[in-house]
Amino acid sequence: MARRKPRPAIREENERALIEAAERVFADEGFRGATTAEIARRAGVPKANLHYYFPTKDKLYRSVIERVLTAWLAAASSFDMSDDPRLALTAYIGAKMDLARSMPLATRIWSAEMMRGAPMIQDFLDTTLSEWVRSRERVVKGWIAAGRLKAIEPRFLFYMIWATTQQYANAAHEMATLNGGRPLDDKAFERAKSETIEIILRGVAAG
Amino acid sequence: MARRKPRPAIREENERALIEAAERVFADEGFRGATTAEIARRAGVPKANLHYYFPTKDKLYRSVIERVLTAWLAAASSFDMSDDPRLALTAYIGAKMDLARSMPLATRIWSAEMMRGAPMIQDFLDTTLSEWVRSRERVVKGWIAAGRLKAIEPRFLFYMIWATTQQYANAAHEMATLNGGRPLDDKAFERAKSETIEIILRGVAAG
DNA sequence: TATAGGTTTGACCAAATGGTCAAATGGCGT
DNA sequence: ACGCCATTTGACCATTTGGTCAAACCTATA
Repeated sequence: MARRKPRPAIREENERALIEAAERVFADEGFRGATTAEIARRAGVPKANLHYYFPTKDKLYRSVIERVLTAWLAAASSFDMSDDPRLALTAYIGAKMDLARSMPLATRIWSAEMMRGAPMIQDFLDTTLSEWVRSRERVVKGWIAAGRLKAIEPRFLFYMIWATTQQYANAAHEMATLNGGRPLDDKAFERAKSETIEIILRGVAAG
Repeated sequence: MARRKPRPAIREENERALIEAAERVFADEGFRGATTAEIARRAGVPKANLHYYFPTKDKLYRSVIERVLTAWLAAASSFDMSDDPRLALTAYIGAKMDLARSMPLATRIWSAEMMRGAPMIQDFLDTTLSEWVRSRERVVKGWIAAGRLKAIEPRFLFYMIWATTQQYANAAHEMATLNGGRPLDDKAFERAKSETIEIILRGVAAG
């Protein structure tokens, strides 16, 4: 049978440009507020071309979400870098902070998706996320049993970590306003990271 | 000049019903995703009637936001209930947690507004919020100088408090999924509240 | 150089949406 | 009882939006 001849270079470049533009627009306007016309304009292609690569707005959105999901999983894995709660939490919180800093748009889309009830990624919540949480709850409970952490409900700790780290993407504009109109510079961000880690570590440490 | 005869009872009831319906729809669909037709339907009035009371979708949204703003200020005032950092923070975090619990829809709208860059309430950020933060930063720095708190940057503490408390509204669906599909019951919520307070207090306490 | 088939694009469409309008309705003060 | 005027509502409109389509445009390969 005749071999298909997609042009990988062209496809990849166009899809990349479209997803990048889509991230901006979805982050700024929300799913419903984002228009395919605006995304195409920002990507520098006609709208019909966008629909050639992503038949529906839905599929484009899913592609954006998949990128975040990959990044989420990567950050999550840093929780397992150590058996010591101080090191594990330091690595995990740090990774989440860095994620919010390096992918603020994707992080905001992620948060917005959760706020809307996760209509597109319910299956992720039901499977991967549920399992990750159950498993790490056991780890945290082990630390508690070993007298290394206070007797807290692990889930509430995760909620605090998720919320606080994502805040640095979600509320970047608010933070900039409170910072004299300028976004947090790298030094301030690093300080935020280390103080966040320190507060949480002290908050949950046994003793 | 002829006296106007608005019917307060009718107006109040209709505006209340419309704002309540608007809260639901704005929270679930976002500003752009919410349709005046859907809001009117949920409020049980024809769409034209909605536009009689709120000429534009924008004005309706603003009315919703004003409700949240009032609630935000009320919770903020509980920060000032004591000169003791433990009591002040306990009251403030508790008030914010209760706000997220009692007004989850409004809280989500508030968070979404911030995430979109606060297009409707930039003036609130520039004035009231900026002043509140500046003033309470001074209070926190006073506590630090008095040796009652660790030397933290007050702003990062506020961000953590805002993020963590709002999480209980923003991520209610995610939490329910991780809780076997059922929302947090009152007992679990109270535990989340007290553990959140405890972690943060231990995290920032001097010593 | 001919051509298959991947890619580009302007024109187009049906549905949805925010908002308008004028006619109808009804309750309060005289 | 009556009229003023706040309120109600169905019909309507212009614009926006996601998506379609067919013709045009490459470019690798035979």
